Amino acid sequence: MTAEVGLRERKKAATRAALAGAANRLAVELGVEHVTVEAIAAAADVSPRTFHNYFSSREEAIVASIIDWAERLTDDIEARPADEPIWDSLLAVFMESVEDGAAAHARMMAQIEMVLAHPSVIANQLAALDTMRRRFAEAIAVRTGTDTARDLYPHLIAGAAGLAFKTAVDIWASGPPERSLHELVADGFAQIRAGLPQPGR
Amino acid sequence: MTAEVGLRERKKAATRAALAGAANRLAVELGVEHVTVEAIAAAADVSPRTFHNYFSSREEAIVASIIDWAERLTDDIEARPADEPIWDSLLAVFMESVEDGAAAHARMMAQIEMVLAHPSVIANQLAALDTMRRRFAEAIAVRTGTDTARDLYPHLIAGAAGLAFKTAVDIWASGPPERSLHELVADGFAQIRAGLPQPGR
DNA sequence: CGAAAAATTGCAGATACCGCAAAAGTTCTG
DNA sequence: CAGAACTTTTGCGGTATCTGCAATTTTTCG
Repeated sequence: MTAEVGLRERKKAATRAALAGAANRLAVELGVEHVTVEAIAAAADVSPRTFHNYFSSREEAIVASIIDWAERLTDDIEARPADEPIWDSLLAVFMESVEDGAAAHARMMAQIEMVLAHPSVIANQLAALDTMRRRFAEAIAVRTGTDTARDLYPHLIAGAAGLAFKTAVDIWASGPPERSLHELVADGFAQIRAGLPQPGR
Repeated sequence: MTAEVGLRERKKAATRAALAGAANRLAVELGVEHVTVEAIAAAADVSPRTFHNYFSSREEAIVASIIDWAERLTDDIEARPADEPIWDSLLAVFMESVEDGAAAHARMMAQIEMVLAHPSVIANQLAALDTMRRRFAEAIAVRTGTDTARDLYPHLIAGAAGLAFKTAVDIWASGPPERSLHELVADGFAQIRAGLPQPGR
């Protein structure tokens, strides 16, 4: 599926990944405000000018790995049996993408704190998530025989799944861990699936 | 409710509004890339340095009016009868906020095109919309007796309403206008309320 | 009025960002 | 494999962003 890549393309992808990785790592380690383009470029062994051939801002590079994650999730969705209800596919894929274990959790928390501490990074993260949503919508449209240009449906499904996931992560990260992330995600999906009925009362 | 404001606060608000208004207007008229902080400051009759006391970036100022809109919508929600089902309140408020008429539509389209033409503005718009979502969630939590720190519910409702609205606007703006914006918004809300069942087949 | 508090401004400096053209590297073709 | 064609990397130069600091002006309050 992803064959036919020459040396040139592979090198470009490697450079991009090196820059994105360095940017993210430095942002978490040193704090966003202490990361310069020069430092990122040096860590990836290219010139500062080359950095700007790949990313148009520091923040874009810092959150670029989200796009990779989106790509993987999209592939996972496409790999699911074609006759599985789309909503089941989405839940399964998101649940699988949550890593267990204290180390993984600590890494996630560090990421979240780094992002939340900087409005400009938040904005770029949301933009990356929006790109992810658009890819999801495409995959879902193919699966469900809908049209992204005409139908609300694929966008709503993709957006709602992302919303449930992000909300679960936000609550998980902000409060004391009353519930596991898996539980929260499952709960969010279930509520949306049920049409978000007004609770209690 | 918003009484007790001295001259100082009113002036600050006026300056902020003047800057945001100038930034947005210039971005639409001249194109984002031709708007400098200096020009915005001049149009609002303050120094460039003062601009940065209010906004930390050009893009933030350009999309700042979204926050005002969010504030008005939030007030509208709070003004609705307390016993109305929350979902009805949201639909009503959003529907009312869509202006009719060719001039209003043209203005909306100009805004949308300006934003879409610049990734950095998209990112900041999404951040502003996210702030709006958070305020909605607060208002909804009060209404429904839920807790934004513990419950997914208010966030999901606020997010889902925003998602339905934004998706409707995106589809309305991108294709030929097969359906009115009102129709699309109503359709989006209805689908989410129904739990996004897989269509047709 | 006069003192305290807050906002505006200019200045200086670090950094981001982008266009351009030269240099270096990769791919294609005979 | 030679060398043409194409792509990427890089340095340079210039404009604009953004921030801290200290002086100045404006507003508030006793």
